[in-house]
Amino acid sequence: MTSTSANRVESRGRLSAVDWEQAALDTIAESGVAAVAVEPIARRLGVTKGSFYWHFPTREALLKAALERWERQDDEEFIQVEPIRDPKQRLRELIRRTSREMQSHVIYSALLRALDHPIVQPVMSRVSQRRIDFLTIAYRQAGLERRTASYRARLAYAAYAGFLQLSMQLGLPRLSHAEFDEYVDHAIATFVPE
Amino acid sequence: MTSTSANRVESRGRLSAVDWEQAALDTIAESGVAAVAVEPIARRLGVTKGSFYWHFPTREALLKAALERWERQDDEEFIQVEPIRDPKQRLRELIRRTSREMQSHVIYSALLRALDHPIVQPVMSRVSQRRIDFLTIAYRQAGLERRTASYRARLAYAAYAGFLQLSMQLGLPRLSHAEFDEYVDHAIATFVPE
DNA sequence: AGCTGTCAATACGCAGGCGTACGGAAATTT
DNA sequence: AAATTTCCGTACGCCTGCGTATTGACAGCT
Repeated sequence: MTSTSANRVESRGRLSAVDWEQAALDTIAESGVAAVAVEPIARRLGVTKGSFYWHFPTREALLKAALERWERQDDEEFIQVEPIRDPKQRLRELIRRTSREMQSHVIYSALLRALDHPIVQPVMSRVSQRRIDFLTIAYRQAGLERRTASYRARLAYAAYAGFLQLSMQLGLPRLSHAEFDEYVDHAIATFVPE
Repeated sequence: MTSTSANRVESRGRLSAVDWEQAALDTIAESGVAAVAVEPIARRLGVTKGSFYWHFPTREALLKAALERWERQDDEEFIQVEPIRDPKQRLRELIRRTSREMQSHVIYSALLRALDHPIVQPVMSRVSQRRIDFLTIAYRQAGLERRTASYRARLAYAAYAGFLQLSMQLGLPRLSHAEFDEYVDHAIATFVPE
C-alpha cells in the first residue's frame, strides 16, 4: 500500500519534502516520468505550487530526490534473496518473484521508458549494473565459466526488462493462469542450468 | 539513408503528406514519440504550421499516418528471412540480423518507450504479435511441442525487446567487438535448440 | 503577547505547443 | 488569360507547465 491518496487535510496539515518525493514516485508508477509535473502533483496533494517551491528549488530536484529514494528502496528489496545458499535455487526464486509481484517492478518499467532522460539514465545504469552483477555471481557459483556466466546474466536480464515492457503495457503474453505458470517454468528451464 | 535533412527549398518547392510522415518517423527515431510536435517538425522541414494543417487535421493524425507507414515497412522487412527453409537456421539468422543492423530497430525501440500512448499501443500490439507468431512457427517447425514453442517464442522476443532497450539507451552490454560476437553466439545457443 | 521560522496561497510573467482564420502565391486546369 | 486548386505564411487566442515574488496563516519558543 503506497499512500496513493493522502489529501494532506485528512493526514497532517503540512507537507514535507518526503511527501512530495513519494507522490512523485506514485505518479511515475501510474503515468510515467513525463507526468512528474509540479502543478498536477500539487493538485494531487491538495496544495498549490507555493508549497512545492518551498521544499525544492526546481522540478528536476524533485525528480532527482525521488529517484534516489527509489534506488535505495530497490537495493533493500534485492537483499531478501541473497541469503539463499544454493545459487541455482536463488536464481529460480528470483525469476519466480519477478513473475509474481510485478507491482513492485512497475516503477522500473516506467523508468525503462524514460532512459533518454538525463536524470533517469544514470540511476538506471547503476541499478541495472548491480542487478546484472548479482546474476553473474549466481551463475558463476552455479558452475558457469566466467564469460559464459556474464553473457547468460545479461541475456536473462534483457529478458526480464523486455518481459516487463511487454506484459505491463501490451498485456503480452495473453495467457491463462495455468499457462502463465508453465511459461515461468519454461523461463527457469531455459535460463537456469540443469 | 533516410532523408534526414530535406530543406524543401533544395528538393521540390512543395511538400506532400508523405514528407511529413517521413519527418515524423525520423523524429521518433531521434527523439522519441513525444518529440513529434507540429512546430518543431515544421522548422525541421523549413516551413511553418500553415503547411501542416493543410495536409493533416491534427497532430494525432500525423502520428497515426506515420505509424501506419512504419508498420507496412516493417512487414516487408520481415519477409526477407522467411524463405530460409531450415527453421533453426532461420532463427539463427534472425538473431544475428537483430544484433547487427540495429539501426532499423531504432524506431521499434523508441515506440517501446511510448507503449502507454493510445495511438502507439495498438500498432505495437499488432507488430509484436505478428513477430511472436513468426517465431512460434519457426520453433514448431524446429520440432518443439506446441505450448513449448509458444513460450520459447515469447521468451526470445522479450529478450529482444529488453536487449534493444538496454543497449540503445544504457549502452549495455558494454562489450568489445569480440565479446559481443560471443554474446550473440551465447544467445543463439540458449534460444535455438541443439 | 510578541517574534521567528515554517509552510502554503495568490498572482504574475514567460515559454512553447495546439489549433484557427485568413490571405497570398504558385501551379494546374479550362 | 482567367479561374480554380494546391500549398504555405502570418497572426492570433488558448492552454499548460515552469519559476518568482509577495503576502499570509500557524506553531513553537521566549
